[in-house]
Amino acid sequence: MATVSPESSLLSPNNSRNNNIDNVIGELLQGYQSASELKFLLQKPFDCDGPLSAHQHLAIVLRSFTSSLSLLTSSSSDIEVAQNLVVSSENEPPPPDYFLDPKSPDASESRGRSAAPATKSRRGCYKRRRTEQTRTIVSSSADDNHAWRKYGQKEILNFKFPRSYLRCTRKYEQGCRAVKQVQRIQENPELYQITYIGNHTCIDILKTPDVVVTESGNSWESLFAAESKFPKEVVTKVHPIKQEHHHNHHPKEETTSDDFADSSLDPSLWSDLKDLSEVDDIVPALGSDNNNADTVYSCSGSLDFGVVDDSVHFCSNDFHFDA
DNA sequence: CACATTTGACCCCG
DNA sequence: CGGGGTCAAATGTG
Repeated sequence: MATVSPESSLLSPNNSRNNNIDNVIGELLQGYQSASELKFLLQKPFDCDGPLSAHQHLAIVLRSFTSSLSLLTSSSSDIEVAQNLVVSSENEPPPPDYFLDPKSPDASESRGRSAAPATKSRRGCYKRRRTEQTRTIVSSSADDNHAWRKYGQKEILNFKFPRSYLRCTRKYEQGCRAVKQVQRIQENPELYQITYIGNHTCIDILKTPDVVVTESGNSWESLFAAESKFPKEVVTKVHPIKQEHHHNHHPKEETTSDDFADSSLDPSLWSDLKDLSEVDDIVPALGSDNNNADTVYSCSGSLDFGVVDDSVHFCSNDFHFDA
């Protein structure tokens, strides 16, 4: 079955969509095989005869599913899929220059309601951050370590669920330009596709952990040691064109509509993450919606990751995982 | 009262 | 021209 050939591609060969389908099938097949191997290994824990270790299989499975999700959820195809778990925050490097803070920086957030008659004519006048670098992840929860403020929600064509727009709460205080968009995945409403745009330039009180899971064995293993602990967030893709990335926050938003009930946004998420290596109560499974979870991140632009030996390494500013 | 969210208006860009 | 992103008044919450 691996042969996905002719039949699946009823369309023209160069159709990137078909390529995506092929890729998804390939990923799923690989994941299936590894899952089978893993099952076998788990049944015989002491038997290490297979060519790959349980962790390696696990890494493959995760990557396969993550890749598949990414391919399926993103119609665009640019994505790079990463798999892993983890985290990092980032040392946000060089903040791009754009973003000349549109509104008076000091006008802290209260601007709006503050009586200011706000010239209606100014509505809609904004600067699009097309040059920003974006980073997209798929997660079962929408929180992170930063404080976000929802500034909009919109129905998107071909999407069953509305997309929520959030910006860093320190946008005006510190001119932070981080923004994120949360889109519930249709095929899997329990998952959210979160796109981060721009870096956080603010000094957030909630500190962003640098790397949560680190090396060796422990982290990863402990993470998944417990039964079905699955990473909550999976990295999905990085959009090339835009620059930057970042991470963030923590939602407090609960969209009323069916958006994401952010449920859970517990601020404690990150801290949980930090302890992941030692804690074991992680998220149940991809679909569940708990809050804790490990975050898997991808780094945009320069993210580089790969499986070397037994480890998964991220080379961005500070990622690296070892399985 | 200060902030956060909702939601329709408005503008940019493909 | 229309979809998508942002603005900002109105409204909600503690």
